[in-house]
Amino acid sequence: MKIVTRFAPSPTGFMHVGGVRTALFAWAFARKHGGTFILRFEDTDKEREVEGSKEHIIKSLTWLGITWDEGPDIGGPNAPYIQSERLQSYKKYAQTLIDKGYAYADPYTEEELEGLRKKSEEAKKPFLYREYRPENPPAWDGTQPLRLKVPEIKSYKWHDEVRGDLSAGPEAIDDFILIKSDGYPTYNFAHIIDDIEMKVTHILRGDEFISSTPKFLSLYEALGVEHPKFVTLPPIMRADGKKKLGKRDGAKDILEYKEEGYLKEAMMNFLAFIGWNPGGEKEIFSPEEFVKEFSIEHIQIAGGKFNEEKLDWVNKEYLKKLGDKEKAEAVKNYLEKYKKDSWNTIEIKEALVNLITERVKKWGEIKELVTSGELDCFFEEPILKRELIVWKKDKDASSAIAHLNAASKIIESLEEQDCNAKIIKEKLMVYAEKEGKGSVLWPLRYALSGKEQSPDPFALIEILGKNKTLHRWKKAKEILEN
RNA sequence: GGCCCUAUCGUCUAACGGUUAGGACAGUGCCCUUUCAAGGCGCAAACCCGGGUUCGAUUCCCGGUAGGGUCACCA
Repeated sequence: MKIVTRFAPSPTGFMHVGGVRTALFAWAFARKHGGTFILRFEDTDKEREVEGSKEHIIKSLTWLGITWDEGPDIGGPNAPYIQSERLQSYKKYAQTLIDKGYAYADPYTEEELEGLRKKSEEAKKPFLYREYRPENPPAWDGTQPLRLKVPEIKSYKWHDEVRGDLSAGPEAIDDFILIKSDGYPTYNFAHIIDDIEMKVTHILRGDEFISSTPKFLSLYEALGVEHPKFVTLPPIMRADGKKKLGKRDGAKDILEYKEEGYLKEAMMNFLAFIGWNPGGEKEIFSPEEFVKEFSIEHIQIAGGKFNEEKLDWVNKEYLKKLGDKEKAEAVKNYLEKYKKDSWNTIEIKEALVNLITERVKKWGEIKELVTSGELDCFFEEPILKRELIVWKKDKDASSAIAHLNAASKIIESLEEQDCNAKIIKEKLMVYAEKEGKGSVLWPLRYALSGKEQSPDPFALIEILGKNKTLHRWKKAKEILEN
């Protein structure tokens, strides 16, 4: 059997981690088994639809590298893949149900229904439409809602690939609406028809659908069709664990993470581990490895919280693995984006790229590096304070002057191509070991960075180069001598 | 409230009847070191409670508790 999965969002806004995770698992499952992954838009609620969100969703999935074999943008054997363009299909199935006696027009007004609902509530009983099912419903003319007449009122039992055997009592099924009075089908109806027509074999979705599964089951039964396999994914909870993560809880647009400089592989890796765990101790999985390892048996049952600190850690792991070219490009882009006006030259050597990469968890943090002034010394001359040039354990300035002189001689004697941190360190350390490391290295470093806390002097020298190094040391000496 | 689902360190999780309950993030300590970052090595930290079943339960069953989901002409 060829596996067919789908991701079927409604275009009502951006996608947050919850939706993306669902898409990711459905995608991974299809890819793992060489199956088909379908993207379908469920836009039957025209009121809630948000302009541009279809494109936004496509952009989000594309960023992560989630690709589909059939979809609204690329078509496929069961096109169209937008529900509002499939109304004929729903009408056809609706007619079949009417003919079979499994669907009827709902004659009540909304006010009447509201009244009935209230009555049930006051009686502390659940409201069930089927208890008020009209004896002789009018012929359906398309202006009233069309309801399913459940084939049989009974308890349903079904199997979920993740949760195992599930069941619900007869109060879980009711004559739900198939087609709204505006002519559009409800989700409950449309998604089932689409899944049948598109030959979906596995439905992966969140656990909020467990309670409506009996409804779906009764519809499959009325249609005389076997249902696909249900694969229920655990919910992603808010960081405080109190609720399912939703947009109003500050769940971010997945593309915001892109803006913040997270790597897409890291994002996928992180998302994969919310609700899935292969069992071993390996935590870093490339997209390829993830697809290879993915299996339904390892999907979690209980919900998990969204932990951005872990995401940062995962991202850092991917940052470390990046090639020199990718790192350089990213650093350059973000530096350009956040650079200070006062910086005159922005020359970015490989050593600086490495230094910056080492200090961020995600590229967006370059912004903080810039604002905090940590990078200033690379792009403008630092302002030195006399009392800070000398190491705190030294009594007077004489040793610092001597060290600056000695170090200047060493650097002067270096060939330009030998001006890298490793060689610089080798040369300077001979002197520093002899004279006392703190006493030597502190003034050298401070004179270059103007900061009490900064990278070590060897890296600074490499990044600044011979001329600037010697110039700044000379300046420091002048301050001390006056 | 009815129905349904869930329950291992603060967090994500491993364990599929017998383990000193393992790993990761976060926390903390030490080392490295001129300072910061990074890195290395440690430490601390969990089986929700109560009954069964069993020679033996974190694991299986039941009940409680807690949390979540769902009860729309939303998906």
